[in-house]
Amino acid sequence: MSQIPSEPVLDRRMQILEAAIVCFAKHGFHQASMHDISAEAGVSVGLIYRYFANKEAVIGAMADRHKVEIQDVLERARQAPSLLESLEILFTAHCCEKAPKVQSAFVVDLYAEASRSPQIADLVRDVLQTAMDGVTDLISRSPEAKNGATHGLEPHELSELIFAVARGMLMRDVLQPQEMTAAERRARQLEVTRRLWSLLFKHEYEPALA
Amino acid sequence: MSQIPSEPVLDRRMQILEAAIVCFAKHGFHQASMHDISAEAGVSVGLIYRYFANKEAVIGAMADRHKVEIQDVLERARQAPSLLESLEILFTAHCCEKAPKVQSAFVVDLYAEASRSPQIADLVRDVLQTAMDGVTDLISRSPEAKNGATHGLEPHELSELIFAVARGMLMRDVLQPQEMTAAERRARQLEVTRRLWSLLFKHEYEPALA
DNA sequence: TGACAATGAATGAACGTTCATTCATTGTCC
DNA sequence: GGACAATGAATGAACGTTCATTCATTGTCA
Repeated sequence: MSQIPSEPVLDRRMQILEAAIVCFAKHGFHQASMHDISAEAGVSVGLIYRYFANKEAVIGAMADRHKVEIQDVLERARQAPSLLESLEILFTAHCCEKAPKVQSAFVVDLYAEASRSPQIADLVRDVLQTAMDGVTDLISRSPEAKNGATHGLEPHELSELIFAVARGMLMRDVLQPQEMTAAERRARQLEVTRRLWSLLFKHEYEPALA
Repeated sequence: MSQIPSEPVLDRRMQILEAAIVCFAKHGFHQASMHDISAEAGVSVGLIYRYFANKEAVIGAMADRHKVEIQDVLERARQAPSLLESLEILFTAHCCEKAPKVQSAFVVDLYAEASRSPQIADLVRDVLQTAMDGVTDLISRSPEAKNGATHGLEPHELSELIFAVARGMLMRDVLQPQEMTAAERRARQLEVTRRLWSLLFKHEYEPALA
């Protein structure tokens, strides 16, 4: 009675997916058992099979969710007032969650899975392409690019570099000790973001201080 | 008589490890069974346990091997005649193998594993730090850095960016379709490497062509 | 009462690991 | 050299366990 679920079915699915990402990040896709997920979600094992055909379908649903989240981040980045702030949103999206490192571990796992499953690879490639197109567009429209301060590199080439750095930092993130808070991770990410940004766009306006 | 194995024991270990990396890259650490590895190596399951205490020890040995390989790559990079060539070696080390993508898939899996196992995380962190120190040193000694063409960034900051891009490109590599050859992967890597290099070091000597 | 949500014990396949056994190679003695 | 003993690398069936999946049963509303 305290909860008034407008879409009970969707709520249950969400509840299970929420538990799944925790278990997947903690143990990995294939070491996380369906019992782990059911325990984390506070439901029975059998119930998971009412909402998902099998374990693979849970992984697939998680990948879809990832797609939606990335598109959401991209939309927020698009609405930022400056290119630097857009990049900051893109680079720190994964470290403002309640559970630090969960997001990073999940994405690294997703890429690991993509290396074996063409289906997952297709999905991740698709997500990546959409996001990169978005950033390419963002760069094209930015004053920095219009002023020609881009070393003769095309927007899509800059975008490729930006995403390489973002992925690389995400990978770096999973090496950080558990004790590190989301705020500390975020600070570290921002440092690198700004360094990259000044390298890509800023040097002609503001020469080195030293 | 045709074969004169100086160290038969080491050969057996190598043979098993060689099979293990193939299986691990193909199925992942935890989906690759000991039976898979024994079949790939052409030996019995039991024999693996003569050379390794358990499956975790096989994974550990693979991680150690990775450490040696990285140090080897770093040594080759150190001996390159220019900084650009050093970077090219670092960025393409993983795509000159017989089996394309095997190396990349393994490393992504290693990071995924590191996100859960503090032991593996320690080892990867250690490897990474050693390699980054090497590149930092390489940059410090390079004429590019001495000429102050580094945007006011410290060598270690440049090194951090370089390794972020390298990891990011490695992650990108596992998304490539199986059909892509090692040579094609290599070409793609080199493209990005040169783009990054010109961004980091070259702009003051050679302005954009356009 | 009927329809559907939810449970969790049961199932069987697959896994890591063990170990009794085999057998080519090596060492030893006459 | 030839007969025999000793070795230990290599085998693979078997064991206990874990896991994804199923389904008979129970709970819950309208």
